[in-house]
Amino acid sequence: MATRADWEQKALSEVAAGGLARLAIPALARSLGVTKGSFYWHFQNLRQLVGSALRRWEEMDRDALDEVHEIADPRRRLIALFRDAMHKRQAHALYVALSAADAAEVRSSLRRINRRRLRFLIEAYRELGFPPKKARDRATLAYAAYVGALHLRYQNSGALRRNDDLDGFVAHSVETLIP
Amino acid sequence: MATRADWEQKALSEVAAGGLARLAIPALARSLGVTKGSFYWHFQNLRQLVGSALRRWEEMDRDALDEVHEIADPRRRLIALFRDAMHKRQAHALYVALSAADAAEVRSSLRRINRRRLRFLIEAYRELGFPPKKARDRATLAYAAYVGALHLRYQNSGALRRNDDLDGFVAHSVETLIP
DNA sequence: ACCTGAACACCGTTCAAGT
DNA sequence: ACCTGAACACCGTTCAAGT
Repeated sequence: MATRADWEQKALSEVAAGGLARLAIPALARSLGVTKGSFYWHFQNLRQLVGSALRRWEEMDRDALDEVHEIADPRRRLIALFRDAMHKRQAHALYVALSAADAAEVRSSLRRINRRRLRFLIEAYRELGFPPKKARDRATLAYAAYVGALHLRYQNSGALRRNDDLDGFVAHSVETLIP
Repeated sequence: MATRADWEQKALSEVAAGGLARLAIPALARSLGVTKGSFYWHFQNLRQLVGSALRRWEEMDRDALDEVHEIADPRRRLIALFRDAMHKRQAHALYVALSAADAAEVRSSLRRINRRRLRFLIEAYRELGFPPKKARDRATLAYAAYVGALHLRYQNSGALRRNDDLDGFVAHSVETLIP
């Protein structure tokens, strides 16, 4: 017997490990010790499983942001965010793996996550004294750099895969993006 | 009768439009007026088609870079690159669509493209007078911002989809990333 | 040289039947 | 309430046979 949560967790780790394309019901069923027919008692279809799993993931991402948000100094808060981006593989690999999906549910999740992070950044820059428009532009640039760095690091085809000068890169980025 | 090139071009436009997941041999065959069996005379399998198509794409990307490279002033060269990123949908949609693929051929293509673009940026920053290490860090940051901006703009779940303040954003980014 | 058409394995989905 | 097992459509792949 497998619960909804079981399916969702297995799905998340499959996607983080092998991408959305490798997600298959028979494999999940086998590793849960049931037949694939049982899947359809819990979910209407594969898309719905992905959608449900993503809600879990959104919560995790929100919690991570909230944790960083508790840092009072906006400078140090931003630095913590960039540093995390280069060091929490499992969490960010999911973002990267999902980012090219065309399923509507995945896109909605990504949209919500992107908006939340962007608001987080805008707020930090406002606290640093940026006027509204400039805070938004700088936050957007910083978030673009953040997203791009995630891709380059966790995509297996990028430039930031080695751990060598990662600290140097983060330091330089912080210096450039945060006055 | 369909040539290799026919299959490759149809494949590229399919992927740019609907992502790698929507690429299917029967659909390609139908739109080329042949049966799917004929596909296997030209290619060993779907992966190989994708690999071949990507070589075409790499050429296009290289040509685009070369064109920008003809701009003598490194400042103006970098600005042109960022501006293009926000305005050449078709070309960049492919990069975004492919960036989460796990096929080995796709990853190799992306790696080559990423390296070429990064070298391009490093060279520009060196011409601007940056010392080697700093040129590399700044170029990496700029490329991360570039890649992230592509994703946010062409991914249907990002923050840069509207055309409103795109120019403002580009201007601010250029100002921040280029001294 | 290039293609058809039938075949097979595999995955998503449905559903009647089991406990 | 939760699952099995068989069925079906669909896609990737193979291959003998056609022109």
